[in-house]
Amino acid sequence: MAKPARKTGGTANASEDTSQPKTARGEATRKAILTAAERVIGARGFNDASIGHITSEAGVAQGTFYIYFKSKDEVFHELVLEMGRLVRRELSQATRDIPNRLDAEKAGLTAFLEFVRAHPDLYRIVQEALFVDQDAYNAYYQAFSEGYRKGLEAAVEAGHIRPGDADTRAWALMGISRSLGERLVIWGDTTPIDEIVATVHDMIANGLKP
Amino acid sequence: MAKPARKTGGTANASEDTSQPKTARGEATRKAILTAAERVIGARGFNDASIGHITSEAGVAQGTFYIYFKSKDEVFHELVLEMGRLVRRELSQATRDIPNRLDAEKAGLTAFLEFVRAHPDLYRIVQEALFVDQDAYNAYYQAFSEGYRKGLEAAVEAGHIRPGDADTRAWALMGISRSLGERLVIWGDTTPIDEIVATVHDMIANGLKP
DNA sequence: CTGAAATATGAATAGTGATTCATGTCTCAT
DNA sequence: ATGAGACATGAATCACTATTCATATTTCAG
Repeated sequence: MAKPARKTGGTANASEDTSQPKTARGEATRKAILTAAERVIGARGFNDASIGHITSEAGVAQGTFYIYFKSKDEVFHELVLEMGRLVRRELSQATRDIPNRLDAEKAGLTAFLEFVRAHPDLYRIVQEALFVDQDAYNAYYQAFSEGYRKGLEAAVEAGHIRPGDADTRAWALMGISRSLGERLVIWGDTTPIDEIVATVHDMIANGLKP
Repeated sequence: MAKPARKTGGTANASEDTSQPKTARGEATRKAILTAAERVIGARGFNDASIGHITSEAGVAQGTFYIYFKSKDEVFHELVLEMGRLVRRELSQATRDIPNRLDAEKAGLTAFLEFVRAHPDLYRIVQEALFVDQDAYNAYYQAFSEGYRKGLEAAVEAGHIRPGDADTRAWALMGISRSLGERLVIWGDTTPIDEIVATVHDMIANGLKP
């Protein structure tokens, strides 16, 4: 079948029923396939990345793929979830112990950009999720915007920042991160991350007014 | 052929050699196909939008498509270019006659968000171009970031805004626009555009400091 | 050791959809 | 009016690839 049933568009959430490996060998193979999928899909995009490409990159036969994943869509889904988990962990570590919101903003941006530079394939995959697996895409950004909004609301309460609609601000700040991440990954920008962050943080903290 | 030769990845720029219509009838048909493609591709994504879907939406036979476009990739390419032209025109009109950069920023953001809300399909298409037609994607954002950067550099010269790396700022500001546009189009946000702009402009102009 | 479960293989199946083409029908300059 | 393009049609082609399956091979608990 060249085009399997589409994912349900709504909020339905397929169970995580991929048969989990029961053996060390299986574990290793599954991870190899996942890593290969990350590289191949990240580089060629979802549609040009065939199962054959992925399994060949992983060094296994084509059929092996279906021992660990129910479909091509499923690996993709899992890669998006993985990116979400990794980024969230990275950010919460980076901003843990930073009580002031503006400082946390700075540290978070730095961590995000560093992560993105280290994982360009995952970055692209998340962006492509909008067209391949919108549920995963939504979940990814919903989690972020929600967390962001709460953080900003708390910061306003605490008097760390001036008042203003937290949701809109959250999206604006996410947009800054994404855009600068894209400049690194897609455009090969080589500006040192510290410099980028300094410029942006100055703008976020002080605005553009002379 | 299910999968035609890929676009050259580099900077190569295919000539605009689609046979232009020579008749009023042809002109109308071509436009009908282009409009249908915008709707169908915008709604279903490039890969799920078949030529059959597009021609059926346009009310013509499948073969007619190839009288006006060399390939599916080509319509897509043209749609991305169209979006670029339209947005640039919109923005330059909206900011013409606004001498102060910060005011122009505000007017530009408003115009952009209004445009995006009015053309959700084109918005999605530009985003998908990253995975379908990277050359077009690059051209689109290069044009924007360049213009933005120059504007910011001039504004710093003129003392309208505080000093800071113009390129990084340009990407950050573009990111804000994109992100808020996405919230409208993808997430169905219904916040009045004026309110969004007020919040964001306050942040851009004054920053977040208390 | 041993056999049942787990893992691996790669050829075969089959859905799909972009593109072509042989065959009409319309348009408009002369 | 009229014929040479221009335009339109839609069935047929055919390359592509996701998924399945019958058949090994490997692992490991007992």
